Amino acid sequence: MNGTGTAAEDRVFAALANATRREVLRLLRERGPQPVQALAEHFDMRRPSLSEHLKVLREAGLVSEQRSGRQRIYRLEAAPLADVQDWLHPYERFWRGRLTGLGALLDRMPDDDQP
Amino acid sequence: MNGTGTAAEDRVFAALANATRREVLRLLRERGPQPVQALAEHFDMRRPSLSEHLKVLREAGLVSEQRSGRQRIYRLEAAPLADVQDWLHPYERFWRGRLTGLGALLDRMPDDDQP
DNA sequence: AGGATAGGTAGGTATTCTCCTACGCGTCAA
DNA sequence: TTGACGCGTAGGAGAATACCTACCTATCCT
Repeated sequence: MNGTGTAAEDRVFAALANATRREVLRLLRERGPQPVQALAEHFDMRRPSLSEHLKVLREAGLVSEQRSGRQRIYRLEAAPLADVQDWLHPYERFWRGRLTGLGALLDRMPDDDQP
Repeated sequence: MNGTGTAAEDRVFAALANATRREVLRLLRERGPQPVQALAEHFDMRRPSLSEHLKVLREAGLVSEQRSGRQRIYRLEAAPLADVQDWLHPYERFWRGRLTGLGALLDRMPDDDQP
């Protein structure tokens, strides 16, 4: 279908399942691209640990790095977050106009998949 | 503000960071409330393991259970997913109209938080 | 009452996560 | 060239996950 299987989805959700990594994303969003040092100031954690978090974010496609001298500038890459939003879409009817039309039907419909 | 701190957010994202649990949510969304048995048919996993997944989903507020005889009917509770969508909002400008207006400014702005 | 059924809990194991302390590699400045 | 700086990787400890096999409770049926 799209080349990115469940593995990619797993990596993105797993990357988001950590407060430090979500905070990194917030910092990159609010303050723009930054080197590791500047990010590290906000955390009570040694830099190697933050480096590992950045690696997880990189492998999830949520950030990219660009070398500049001896610095590595990290930048937010939001495409995977758009995928998360797409993933959420089919659930929207459950918190908007909850029991109307088809929503009501499906919401009440008991399981019909028994052998 | 809302009483739910980062701990609740953590539980929700952590709950979503597993393909089995996301599949449970999908089944509840597409087929309506179901007992554990019906859900278990879809997984190559013993029922106690699925029970633990359901516990994680329950503690994240993503499902609720209603006892009916000796069955437990699980139902999707989408409110935490709405919270996820709210969490995503500030990132939207990064994948829509990427480099225009304020977006462009913030996107390029280097870090200005140095002592 | 006795057995079957639905589903949770206990406890164990293998793997993964998250942090740490060393250390290595490239870059810049003296 | 030598040393300091920026940042990653290696390897290890402890906690958390995700599965399993028992086993327990509650409900239903005969």
